[in-house]
Amino acid sequence: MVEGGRGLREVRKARTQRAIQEHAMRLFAERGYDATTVADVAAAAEVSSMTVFRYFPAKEDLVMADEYDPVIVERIRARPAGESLIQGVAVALAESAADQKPADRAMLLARVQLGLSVPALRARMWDGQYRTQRYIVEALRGESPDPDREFELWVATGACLAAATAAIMRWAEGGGHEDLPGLMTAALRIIRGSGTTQAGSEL
Amino acid sequence: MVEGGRGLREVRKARTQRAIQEHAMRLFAERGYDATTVADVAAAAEVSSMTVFRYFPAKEDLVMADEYDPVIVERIRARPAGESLIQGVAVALAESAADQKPADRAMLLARVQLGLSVPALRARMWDGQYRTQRYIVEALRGESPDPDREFELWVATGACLAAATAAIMRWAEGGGHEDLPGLMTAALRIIRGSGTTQAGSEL
DNA sequence: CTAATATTTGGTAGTGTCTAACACATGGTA
DNA sequence: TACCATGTGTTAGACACTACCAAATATTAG
Repeated sequence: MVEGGRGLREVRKARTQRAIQEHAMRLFAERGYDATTVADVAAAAEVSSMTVFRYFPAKEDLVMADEYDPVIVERIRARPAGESLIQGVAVALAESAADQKPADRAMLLARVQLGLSVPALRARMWDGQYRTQRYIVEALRGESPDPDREFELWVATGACLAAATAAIMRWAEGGGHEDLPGLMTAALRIIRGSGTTQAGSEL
Repeated sequence: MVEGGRGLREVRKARTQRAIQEHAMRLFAERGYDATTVADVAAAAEVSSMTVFRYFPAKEDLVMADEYDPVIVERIRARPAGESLIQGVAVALAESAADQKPADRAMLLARVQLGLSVPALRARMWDGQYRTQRYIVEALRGESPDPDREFELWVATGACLAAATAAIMRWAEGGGHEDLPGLMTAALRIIRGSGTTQAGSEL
């Protein structure tokens, strides 16, 4: 019972999952998301529809599959102690974006561009953002069941994630040509108080 | 062709729509969202399934139906000129919550509580929040096609809405017994910089 | 090496959401 | 009353997704 995760089964499973997702993304790009059925994806990957649903519980999961959450939490934990909560989360998010490998960033671009155009995917994308937020809050909460502290965590992470999302959206709308970490830093500076443009009355 | 909107048809349409939504909310509360089919709702409201889909394009729309967007924009426009963008949006959101009628607030509570427990509704709820954000941005953008200004709008409204959402979620989790406008004000004060608790290293 | 076991996959049948095309009935109008 | 617009129902159907059972394949034990 070696089970170092190196069994032939594990290898095949990973390969099958990869194949399904890659064929799915290709077909979605070629024919569009709604015009591509799960059966199409299954046929392209040479498996049955059932197998697709086994690996991806919903069709939207073929596009949305994040693994950045732990990375982000690590970076938040590594921030200096005297720093404000918002500042820490903000910098951690910007750093995570800056460290992204080109391939990952290309995948992010494809995901966001698809998500912005297909309503079903867009809703799922927001829910993924909420999952990230909950993950961060739970990680930073620790053992202290202080409701006020937890509320502060929710607010700060929510605001920072919203700012980061605004940056990602603008970046994706520009075809991914702009500087993503720069946009995120700019966004996070705006909520840090430097952005003081006027709100109403001007039109 | 009087058409003051007072035709017998308009009246019946409004009444039908109301009846469908009320029966839907009642059934969802009684049996649960997933355990209630659209056919059940149609039968309860004494219409056909088709008619339900005519009024509510998706099952989730039976729960999520917002009309606060114009109210919020009005309040943002009414803010004084020298105020910062975030401050203006924040205060406008808190004011809107404070002015809510009891019936509306009860409906909001039911919606959010349902949304927090049913994944499909939750995703739709986030997308509704995005719609609100887009509505605000487009309203404040005016005629000026300045990309940087627009980016600032997206970031500020996103952060404020995230803060307001955190307040609403805590309020709903507490059964609606806490002071919602107070929670929103507290949340918005946190992102305004007063909340300066430390982030990492403490555990 | 062989047999027992566990896991992955496929097939079938079904439920439920949602759409499209058509016919019917009813309210508004001349 | 005759004509037109509009709301509604029926039917048929595509598609996402699930439950149940059978077959194939990998792993493990003897």
